[in-house]
Amino acid sequence: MAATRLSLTHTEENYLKAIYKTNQSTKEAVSTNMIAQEMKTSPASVTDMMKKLANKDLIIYEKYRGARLSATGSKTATSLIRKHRLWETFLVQKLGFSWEEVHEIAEELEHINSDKLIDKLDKYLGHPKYDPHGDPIPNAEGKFTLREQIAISRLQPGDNCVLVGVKNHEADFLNHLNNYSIGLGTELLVKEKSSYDQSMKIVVDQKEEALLSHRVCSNLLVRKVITS
Amino acid sequence: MAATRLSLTHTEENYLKAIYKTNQSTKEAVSTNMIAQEMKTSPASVTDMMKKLANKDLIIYEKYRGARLSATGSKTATSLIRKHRLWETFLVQKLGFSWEEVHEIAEELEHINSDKLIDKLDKYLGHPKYDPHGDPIPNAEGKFTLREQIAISRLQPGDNCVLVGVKNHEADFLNHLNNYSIGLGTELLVKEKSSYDQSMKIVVDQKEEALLSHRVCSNLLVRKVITS
DNA sequence: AATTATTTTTAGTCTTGTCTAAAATGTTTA
DNA sequence: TAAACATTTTAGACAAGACTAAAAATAATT
Repeated sequence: MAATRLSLTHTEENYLKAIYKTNQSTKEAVSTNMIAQEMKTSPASVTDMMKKLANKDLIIYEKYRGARLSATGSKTATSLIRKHRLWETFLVQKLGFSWEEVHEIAEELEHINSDKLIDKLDKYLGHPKYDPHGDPIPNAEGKFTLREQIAISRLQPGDNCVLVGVKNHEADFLNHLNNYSIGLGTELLVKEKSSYDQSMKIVVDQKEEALLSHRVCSNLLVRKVITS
Repeated sequence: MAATRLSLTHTEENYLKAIYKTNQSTKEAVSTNMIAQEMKTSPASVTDMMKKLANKDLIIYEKYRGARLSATGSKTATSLIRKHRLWETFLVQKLGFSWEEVHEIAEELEHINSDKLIDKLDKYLGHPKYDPHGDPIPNAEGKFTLREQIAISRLQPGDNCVLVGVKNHEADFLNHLNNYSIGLGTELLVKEKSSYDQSMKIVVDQKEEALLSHRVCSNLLVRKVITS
């Protein structure tokens, strides 16, 4: 039987995304409080919505036990991620936006409802594998390959690496990186690491030095480079 | 004092568009019933919304007298038209959609809220003057030039013309034109006009003949060509 | 195991946008 | 100009999505 495409409200879609984002590593049930935090709303509102999503078979939900995405819910969430990342890529590559400006706009664009549109956009962009923040873009079937990556905060002095992604997509954070001329592909050499507050002294592209807090470093995803 | 950008719901925006579309020729107040018809909703719902829009100073509304757009309302409506037509142009010119597919998608895209986005899109498309249906695209200030045009239904046998626009944007209608190989720029020669039902026999691009009903002809906007 | 503390749910209310049925106003026509 | 007809508004209700305050369930501590 063909899956009749049920149309969801923006809010419902955003809840599915929130669950997806919160449990993508663990795959365990996500607590009401976690979702409330992610959605910047009250736990009571979350409970209300969980009932609705469970009724539509988008999540598996048990009272007091939290929620997991069903197969359909998971598919929907992945499709949203795909749309979000393709639109971000479009905004940067075709319209000339910079990486700190696109997240908010893509939050709106990802709810546009047309499979044909997104497939044509994908083709137009040349089937990109990563978005402007280094996140992998799921293909039409929802599959994407994870890259070998690690937060720079876990490296040691002497380690050399290249920035391949950022965990935080907020404009504030990305502008902070812009100030240090740090972007995707930038070479980063760990020079010192404070044992007191975990902050790091880092050489950027073999030129300037930057002193970055632990908070910042834990959001910088890098690929280690073995300098022989 | 700078106008604080108030954010409207999709529904509110659609009502403004409906009023704009209905009275753009006459500029007189639009009746509750007209709006209800345009919005495919009940007159009672329209009355409710008219009160809200009047409270926000987007329309001038008098009980039993109908509604007109205020300066702000008019600006908002024009901006929506601009967005709609730019997105349609993008979908056709860049993504390869055909003209009967784009209206519905643009109905969603027009509500994306970013002036910067739309200005960049406009630039990316080369500041187009007309959309894929031949409708003029307002510039950032909301100005656009009206073209000299007339419905082909008002021409007489022997008259020659070029299709420059269509009044109806529905997929059904446009597909009907596709069947006759009629598109923007197509040359149309009026051969016969029935005095009984106003249907017309028309030569398309100096090749095939088409018999078009009055209903169809009144939606074909043309520029007359004087064949000397 | 009993008592706190935390988390989650329920209950009740609000706003937005919609509806139907009934009342009020406006317009036509005889 | 009064009756008949058409249009518009009011009244009352509902569903979606949110909130606050209070109750219930789970988890943590002693």
